[in-house]
Amino acid sequence: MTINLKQLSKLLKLSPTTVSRALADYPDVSAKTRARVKQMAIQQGYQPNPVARRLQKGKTETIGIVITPEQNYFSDTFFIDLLSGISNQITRAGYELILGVASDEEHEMQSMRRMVEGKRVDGMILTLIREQDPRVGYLLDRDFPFVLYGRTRETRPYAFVDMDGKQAFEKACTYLAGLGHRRIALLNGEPGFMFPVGCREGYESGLFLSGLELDPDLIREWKHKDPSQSSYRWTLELFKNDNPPTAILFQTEAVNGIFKGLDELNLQPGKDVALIGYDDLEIARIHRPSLSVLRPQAREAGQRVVNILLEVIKGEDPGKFQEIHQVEMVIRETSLPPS
Amino acid sequence: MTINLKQLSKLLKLSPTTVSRALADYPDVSAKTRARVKQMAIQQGYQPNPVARRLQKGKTETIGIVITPEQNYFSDTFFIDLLSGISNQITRAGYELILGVASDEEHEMQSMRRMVEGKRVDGMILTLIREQDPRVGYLLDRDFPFVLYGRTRETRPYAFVDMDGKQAFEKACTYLAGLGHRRIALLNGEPGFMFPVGCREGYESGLFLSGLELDPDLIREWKHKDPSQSSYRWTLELFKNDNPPTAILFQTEAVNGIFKGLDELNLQPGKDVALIGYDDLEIARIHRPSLSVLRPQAREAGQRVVNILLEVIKGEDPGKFQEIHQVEMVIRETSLPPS
DNA sequence: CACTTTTCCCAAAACGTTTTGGAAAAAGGA
DNA sequence: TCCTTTTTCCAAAACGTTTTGGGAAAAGTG
Repeated sequence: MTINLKQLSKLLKLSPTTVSRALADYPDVSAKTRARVKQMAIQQGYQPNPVARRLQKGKTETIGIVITPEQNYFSDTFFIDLLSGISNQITRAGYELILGVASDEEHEMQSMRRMVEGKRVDGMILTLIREQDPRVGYLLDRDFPFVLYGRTRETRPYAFVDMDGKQAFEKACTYLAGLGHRRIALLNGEPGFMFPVGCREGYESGLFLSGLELDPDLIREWKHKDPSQSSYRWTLELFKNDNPPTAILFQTEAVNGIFKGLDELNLQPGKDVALIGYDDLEIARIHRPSLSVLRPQAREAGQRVVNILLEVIKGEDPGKFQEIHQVEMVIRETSLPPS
Repeated sequence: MTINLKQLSKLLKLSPTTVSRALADYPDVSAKTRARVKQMAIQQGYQPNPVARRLQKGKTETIGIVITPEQNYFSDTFFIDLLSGISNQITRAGYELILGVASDEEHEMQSMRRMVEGKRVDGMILTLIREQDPRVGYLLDRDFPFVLYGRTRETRPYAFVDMDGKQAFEKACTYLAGLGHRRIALLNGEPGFMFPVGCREGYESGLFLSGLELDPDLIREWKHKDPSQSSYRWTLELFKNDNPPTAILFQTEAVNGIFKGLDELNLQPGKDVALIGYDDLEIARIHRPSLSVLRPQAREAGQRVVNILLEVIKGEDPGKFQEIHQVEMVIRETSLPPS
């Protein structure tokens, strides 16, 4: 069934060297024998043993990623889209994707160290980046190739692909202000992570551009581990305000809690309160009224992450690869003018 | 930084053979030198190069899994819990988990073939099993180790871990009947997959045990690719019935559509219609009223899948490993007697 | 033709382990 | 003491590739 190089070369009455070089399109094998070799290889279903090749090449042809379930990352299509882009591009390059699932930050680091120090991968992909992220320092210290999906606070140059959360929230904010909203709230992600930082910047900048004052009372933060409960609580609190908001910006993950809170307050989403979420999850499309959203292109981002990582593995300067992707806004039914 | 066996043995003034055997606890190396070797190995941070070991051992120490995003598998905690159990157990065994993401059935097969025929894995884990599943035949034909999470129609023996969907739905059905419900509907998963078969069996058996008649009008099927839309439509249809149900059994994935349908019909979930879902997703816990559910233990199942696969890889007879796990019922607020 | 260059192929080494098949040294038995 | 057994170690081979460093044959050049 599985033929190896030696057997194939015997069949062809050639040396393993020549067969190997023929298959790799080296110029020092004649066109005629190259064709003969390739044909026989296909006929015999020969595929070089990846383990042997890796040993010889000194590369694992493998890249690693560690995910953490507690952080509710799998809430919907977003992460699987990212993963899908990553996986497909990795396969195209003939590489492998190895996956670790870690229950918390400590195991996350442990899982990554096993991959790196155990020489199990050539590079790492990092997601769900924190403001101070020990993983980044660790990898920079030992000069190990990696790419972030996201950004962190770090002075040394590193490669990343990030969504322009700032621009997205600024756009959403000015859009709502343009409709006449004067009290726009932000239900932001958990502090400590990097993404909410950009969201807030965009929100503040959007207010400023629209000539609106920043009211700290209109900013709340929900928890990654429990998006619905925390956002539910914060929604109720938000409307205890004397001067409650007429619009809310948030990450779509937190939408169930917001809906629940509004329902309890007898407020109709979209009608009494305008809503724009970040991430186009299924619930956004099927809910009535359907949710206006900011839509990041996760698949494309995943593909870019891989292409960049492959360059960095080849030895390219990581600092050259810092991409910020634009986010489109999809206006549906929950972004009307204030009533 | 990374020391290899030869360097380590030079440091110890021993042969690589002895060092290797000392680390592997062979009896033909004295306790004294074994201790010396191990201490030095730790001190130098030596870890055997996995690629080299794999080549020598003729094993990849790797197992593969292919997931498909379109099937909405990542809708919530269930699948990531399963994956978490799988990943942790694989790591414990010193193995690697490689992940493929395929957009459809064809790519799913293609991705699996790459892993199997490319000698990239020692075994496969299969999820989301269809009634007629070509993957199972493929793997059986070439005697390649694999374990199913789920079951399929196949006469040859194979290893699987499955949830007892039949028992679960029977339990839920008799429970509702015991409360006095006489019209119990089933919103089942898509035909073609194996899991809904057991659900239906359990449902029918539950009706029978409770002395209730089976009414085909009370059975509907939603689509994997679009759980919410399809379940929404079927819910509306269900209540067009002259004699509508007072309770619905379903898979929790489909809950958003059901809620939406009931809302439109001005029916209160739990009050006007009793509901029990399969899978304890986040929405089940946070919704008011909270949803009664059947709760499979995904983590444990994932761990068992791996342990079994490792046995099968060792050469054990796959037919010996056929496990059906019980599913517990969690009664919350949506399983009241009919009003 | 004699010499140089190009074309085409290959033997051997290397990647870093583990396993095989001893062999030397130590211990035990008479 | 001499022979046997046990203990402890190791050289060499093997896993299946790719790369290195030629070398022989063919083709070009004058």
